[in-house]
Parts: sequence; C-alpha cells; structure tokens
Amino acid sequence: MALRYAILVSLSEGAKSGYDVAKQFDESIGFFWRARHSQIYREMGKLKDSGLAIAEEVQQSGKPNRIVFTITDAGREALLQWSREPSEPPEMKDHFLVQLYGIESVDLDGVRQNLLRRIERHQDRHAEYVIKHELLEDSNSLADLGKQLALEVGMRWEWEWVDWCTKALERLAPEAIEGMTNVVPFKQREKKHAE
Amino acid sequence: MALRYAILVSLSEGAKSGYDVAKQFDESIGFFWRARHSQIYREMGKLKDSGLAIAEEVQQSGKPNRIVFTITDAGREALLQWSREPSEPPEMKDHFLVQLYGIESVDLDGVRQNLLRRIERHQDRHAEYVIKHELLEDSNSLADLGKQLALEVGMRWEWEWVDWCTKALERLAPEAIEGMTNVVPFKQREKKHAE
DNA sequence: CATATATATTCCACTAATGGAATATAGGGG
DNA sequence: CCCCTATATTCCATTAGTGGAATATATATG
Repeated sequence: MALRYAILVSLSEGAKSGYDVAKQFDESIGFFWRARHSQIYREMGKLKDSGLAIAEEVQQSGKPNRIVFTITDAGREALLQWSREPSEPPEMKDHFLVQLYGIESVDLDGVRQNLLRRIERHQDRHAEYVIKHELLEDSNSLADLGKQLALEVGMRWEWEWVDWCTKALERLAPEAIEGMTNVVPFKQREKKHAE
Repeated sequence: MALRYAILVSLSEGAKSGYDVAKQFDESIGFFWRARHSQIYREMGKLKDSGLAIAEEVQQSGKPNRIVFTITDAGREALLQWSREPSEPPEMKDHFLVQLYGIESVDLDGVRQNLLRRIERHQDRHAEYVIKHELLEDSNSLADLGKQLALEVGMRWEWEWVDWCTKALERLAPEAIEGMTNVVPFKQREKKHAE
C-alpha cells in the first residue's frame, strides 16, 4: 500500500506520466522508496481505477503516447489520511548483518572484503545525499525543509555506516583475531571431526 | 534467497526445528532479517529438498511431532560461498521519509505525531539492543564479536533516529513554520481554487 | 474452572516486488 | 552508417513475503 502513496506524493507536485514518475523515483523519491518501472505502471493503473488519479493520453509521434496522470481531490484526501495514520519504523533487513551475526560459520575474509566494499558504497551514497542537500540549503520553504530533513536522515545513516565499518574492520583485523579465544576456522573443525 | 542463508546461520549453531528457528528470529536474528513462521517453514522445506539440511522427525505426545533440521556439509559450504559474494547495502524503505519528502501535500500535525511516536519506538529498540549487547560484553570469542558488532549497528541506527527526530521536531514546530515562506496549507489552497 | 499461553506444523489465498522481453522511433556520438 | 541512449508503455513468469485458519494438548494464571 505504501508505493501507492509514494506515487501520489509525486503526482501531488504536478501531473506526470509513468515514465516521469519512474524517473523521479530513480533520482530522488527512490532514496526512500525504491520501485521498478513495471511496478510503478501497474500501481498507477490501480490509482486510476480507484479514482485517486485521472489519466489522459497525449498524442506523440515516434514514441508510444504519453499517459499523463493527474491527482484528484480523492487522491489528495487519501494522502492526507495516510499521513495521519501512525507509521511504524521499518525493520532492518541486511544480509551483511546476518553474516556478521553468524561470523563463526562464514568466511572471515569474505566479511572483510564486504566491509571494504560497503565503506565505498556508503561513501558514494553519502556524497549523493550531500549534493542533493546542498541544492536545497538556501531555501526556507516548507516543501524544501521536508526534503532537507529526509536527506539528512540519509546522510547520517550513510555516515554512521562508513564510521562503523572502519571500526569493525579494525576489530576484525587478522592481528586482532589472532589472540582471540574460541577461534576455530571451519576447515580445521571439519578435520577434527574426521580424525 | 537471503532468508535461506539466515536460516542456515541459525542451523549452523545447532540442529533446530522450524519452531526453534522462528523463535530465534523473533528474539535475535530477526533484528537484522525478519520473517514470519509460515515463510520459515516453507523455506526449511526447500533447504531439505536441496540437500542443505536433513530433517528428522522426533516423536512427541500432546503436541505435533518436532521436525528437527540439521545442516549438512553442503549447507555449510553454501553459507561460506554466500559470505564470499559481494553484498550491496540494502535500500532504505521508509514511508515516513516519503511523507517528509512530500510534506507540502501531507498533514503537518500527522507528521509531528509520527515524529513523537518514532522517538518512542527508536528508544525502545535502542534499549533492546543495549540489553542484548551487554550480555555479550565480557566475551571475546569471534562468534560474540560478530554479534556485538551487528548489535552496535542497531544501536547506532536507533540512536541516530532518536536524535534526528528530536531535532526535526524543533524545525517543524509551529513557531518555526509560522515565519516561513511558501507555507500554504492544503485546505486554503483548495479554497483559492474554488473562488 | 476458565482462559491464556506455549508448543509445533501445515496449508492457502493473497499482495508485493523483481526482472526482463517486446515494441517503436528520434537523435547524438564515433 | 551503426550503435547507444532516451522516450514510453505493456505484459508476464517468477519469487518473496503476509496473514491467518486449522489442529491438538499441556501448563500456568487468575
């Protein structure tokens, strides 16, 4: 049900085609709610069916016709209603943390490699958020304040990851592990069993 | 495919029934990868079918028989392979951030209420992680180091949220909004249109 | 004694999401 | 001239995940 509202938010800024919405998802809303184009088109069809948006076909040549969706009053009302409902924080879902949790049964060097990769990824994402944030910095409209705040969550999150990964890497460094108790690599455990 | 590995991690600590795995998901692994019991049972069936675990029925009276799953060598190998694959950070998916992003088209008081609720929720979760973390603090085995690190991600995340929500609330306080440009509540906009 | 909770699994309808093929053409870069 | 990218939508098979009913009994709480 949430994608529906993410799309309505996008349409509330102005009428758009499925293609336009998909593009906006790729470059901004998608930071907080990712969706593929196939899902967006389908959901927009449902939006039309339930009267939250109306669709108008715009003739084009060379390309398929644009189908432009405009939010209706019912759509705006649905958006308001939705924002009044209590929202629970989403659950963390990260396979890397599962790997860490089960670090004993997993390849330590694989984990280290993934930490390095994550540092890069989170630095990149952090940089993206910073750029988007800078574009809004001078504005003091409510709309832009909301976008700023949302981007700040992203910046904090990515930054925390970079910091945590760096520290985790130290604590999982080979020198740190060496003196540790109960460290029995999987391969050796297997051998023991076989003896 | 990730649930499969989360279950294998659980089984790598010892043979378990679907019920046991579901319980562990509720109280620990589920912090990083949530799953409902129906999904866990289904996935464990597939684990058996693909030879990553073997199933043995244990007779019981009064309750349905336990079906205990034991990880196989193929299962352990699959886990190692998985941990060597590069893992991308998960995408943020938070409807509240979508609301913020579209704050103009949304109920401001709804957003404020949700900020208050989120502060509570994130404080609660933070406290949970702290408790779990304290239980591991004295240990210096690799297994517990991994769990500590994973919990520290959780602690940081929840703490950042509490901090950010508090600051966001100030910036969205009625006094702060009053002097702002471009603030046209939806209801008034509608009226303007009608005139 | 009634009620709730814990134990333990199966099954199913449903919704959400992925991923990619298919279709059609304009315009820019090499 | 060829290839790539952008434009724009439809469709579909498949996987992932939700949510709850059904079944059966022991034990603890009030």
